[in-house]
Amino acid sequence: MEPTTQPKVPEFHVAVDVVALTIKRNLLQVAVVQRKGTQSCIRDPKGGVVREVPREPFDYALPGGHVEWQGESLVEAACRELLEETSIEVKPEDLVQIGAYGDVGRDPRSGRTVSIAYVAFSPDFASPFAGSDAANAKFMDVVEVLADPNRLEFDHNQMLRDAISRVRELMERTPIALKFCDEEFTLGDLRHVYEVMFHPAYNPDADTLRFADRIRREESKSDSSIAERQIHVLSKAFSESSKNELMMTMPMNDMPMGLSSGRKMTRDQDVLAKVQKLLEEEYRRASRVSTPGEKSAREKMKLSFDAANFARKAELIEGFIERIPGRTRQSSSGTGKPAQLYRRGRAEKLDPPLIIPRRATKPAKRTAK
Amino acid sequence: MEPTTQPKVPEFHVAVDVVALTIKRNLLQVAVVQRKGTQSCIRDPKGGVVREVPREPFDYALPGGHVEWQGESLVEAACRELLEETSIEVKPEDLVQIGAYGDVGRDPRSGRTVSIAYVAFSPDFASPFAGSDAANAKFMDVVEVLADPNRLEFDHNQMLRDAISRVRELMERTPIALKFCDEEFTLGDLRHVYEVMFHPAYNPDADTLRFADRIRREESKSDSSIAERQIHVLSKAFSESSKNELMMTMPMNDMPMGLSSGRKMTRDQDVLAKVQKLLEEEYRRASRVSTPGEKSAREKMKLSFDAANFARKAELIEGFIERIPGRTRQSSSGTGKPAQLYRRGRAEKLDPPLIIPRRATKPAKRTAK
DNA sequence: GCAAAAGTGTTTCCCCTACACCCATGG
DNA sequence: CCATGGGTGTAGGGGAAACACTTTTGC
Repeated sequence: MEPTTQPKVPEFHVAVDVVALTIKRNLLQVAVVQRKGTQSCIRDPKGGVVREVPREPFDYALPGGHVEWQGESLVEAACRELLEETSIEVKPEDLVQIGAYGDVGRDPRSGRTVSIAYVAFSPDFASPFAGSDAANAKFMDVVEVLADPNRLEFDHNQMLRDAISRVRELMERTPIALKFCDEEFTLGDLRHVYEVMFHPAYNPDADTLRFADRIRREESKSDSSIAERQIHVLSKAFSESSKNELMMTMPMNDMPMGLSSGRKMTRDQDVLAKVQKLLEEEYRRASRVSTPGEKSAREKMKLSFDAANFARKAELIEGFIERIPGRTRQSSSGTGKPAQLYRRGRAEKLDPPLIIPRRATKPAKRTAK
Repeated sequence: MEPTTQPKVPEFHVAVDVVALTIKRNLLQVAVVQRKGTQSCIRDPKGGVVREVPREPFDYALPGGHVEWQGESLVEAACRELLEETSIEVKPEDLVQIGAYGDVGRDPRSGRTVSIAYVAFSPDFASPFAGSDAANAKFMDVVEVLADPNRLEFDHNQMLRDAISRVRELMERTPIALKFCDEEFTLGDLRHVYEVMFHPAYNPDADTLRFADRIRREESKSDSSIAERQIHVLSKAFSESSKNELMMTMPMNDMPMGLSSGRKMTRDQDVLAKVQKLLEEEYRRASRVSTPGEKSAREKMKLSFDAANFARKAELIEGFIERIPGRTRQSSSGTGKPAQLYRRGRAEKLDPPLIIPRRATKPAKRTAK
């Protein structure tokens, strides 16, 4: 209720941030940068305000920056910043707005900054490398980014969580998951995408620290040479050479090698396999009904990831996928029956949404038996 | 890809807009203002850019304005603007962010304006009256606002539609609808809230013009004295006196008088009843399966609004509502069996969401019969 | 008695889950 | 032959929609 005469509008900065999510080797990864300078902008645990503190080597930020000229739309700015800071190139239509973040204390540097966050979800981001304003740029496992001691600057932590929820929504109601499949894909390929994205480790309330710890423990057990402090557990699990070698044998863009096994087991691959086993095991733990006492939200996460039923469900959705008669492909692990190939349908919306916890999954009658 | 040296950040304005939605007499209404000045900012049908054109008496805008001082958060600004322009008072926690609207051409006036839109959904807004910057402020039927010849300035049209979708989501997953019920309410009361909010007339693709036309036709048939041009079809359907009189007889805040009938039929009430019959009929039309050929998105809107099953569903959701043993209340229309009273439960999230089109409602076997 | 609304009971349908089982492949 | 993953078949449990019917009120 100030005097309404000629309001003294404060100096505003409008920024954009991009949560670039992708899936590598069955793990959800996000593009992060390490900003230049000696100070990081970290949220004060008590008070909630962001303060400048001495920069640590494990401080990260999402790529982003200011809208820079008059005629630049918000999405355009987001694309540009992503490109500049990480060399990742996306089209404006690939960005989905998450929302505006405008808390007063969210940027201690100068004036007042409102940031519009976008999410990009794509399998074929270029390998990031640092550009302007960033000393470093790379993809990191999401659980790793969110776990101690790593820190995300500003309110990027919240943005990341919001982005994941948004992508989950998109995966329920749009064929966005097909971006992670080749033109011809198997139902197993498709299912993997959903399994990763809906993994309980990425739930808002997930204990990412525990996850990350277990992953780290696996890593140290393998006494892999790259064990520095805690960063980069998996993004460097492969040396460049063996990575390329692996890529050759993978039918899909960076797709799995399955949840277990693998043809040529290097030591690094061995670590990887164990980590993935952990995730898989954790997924089961989180979705199984153990004690009939508490059916928390987590429990509802029980998804139709039973291979058989997932397939039926996906095929049932009109315009989602269509089978390619006669064409099959050997499963990625090399074993098993060759799978039927599909291609994407014409639908832009998935009408019966693919994944809905439609009932509060009863503890199953099996308890009686 | 401009030179990245010292980016010339443009002059940005940060604004907020509020979509204040409420339900009056079974119709969804939104708070709009008429700005002062001789020019309206209307989107050019061809080109999509907003231009200043001579103001017409049927031009409206959502309440909103600039964030005015350094320490003012976005929600605070939204609250303040709503209060200033419409005298409606809301608490920050009642506002839900819809998103940021930052298209380049969205405000032709000065510099570049990014607006953060919020939605408020509450039954007990004060009666709005114009404040600063607004020559007029009132609640209007949503269908009326969206229909010719009325115009919403800037991109407020889109904001309104987005707001409605957001509220629908909230009604599925949170007990927000209970805000429209008294502390003690019947399942019929609750059901009405859902029926209004999910009415096909408010679907993004709805033919609001047709709706508004039919409502207007009803109005002119009744040769009600208030028939001006097209504005205020229903918001003035009651004279102040009979309005107060009606309020007395209504058990809930501005709740219905049922979808038909009414104890004391004044002429205005007669019009109203007819209009509501139209809406009801339209709802049925839109949700019935007519030709088994096209099962459009509209068709999926078929909701569980069958009274009996809605009640069962609501009672099933844990923590949503709890019955008050022994207490009943006469239905608002005065007729019918007195209904069981309920009070709100402790749940903040509705766990099996109340309304989900879980199957692509088959054309019903009835075709065969 | 009749209309209107609430509430209860019941039937039918079919979705979804789970499980069993077969298939095809590499090793 | 076994392990592995793909795929089909199917039984049963259960939710929900639809419908029938009763109850209680005002007129």
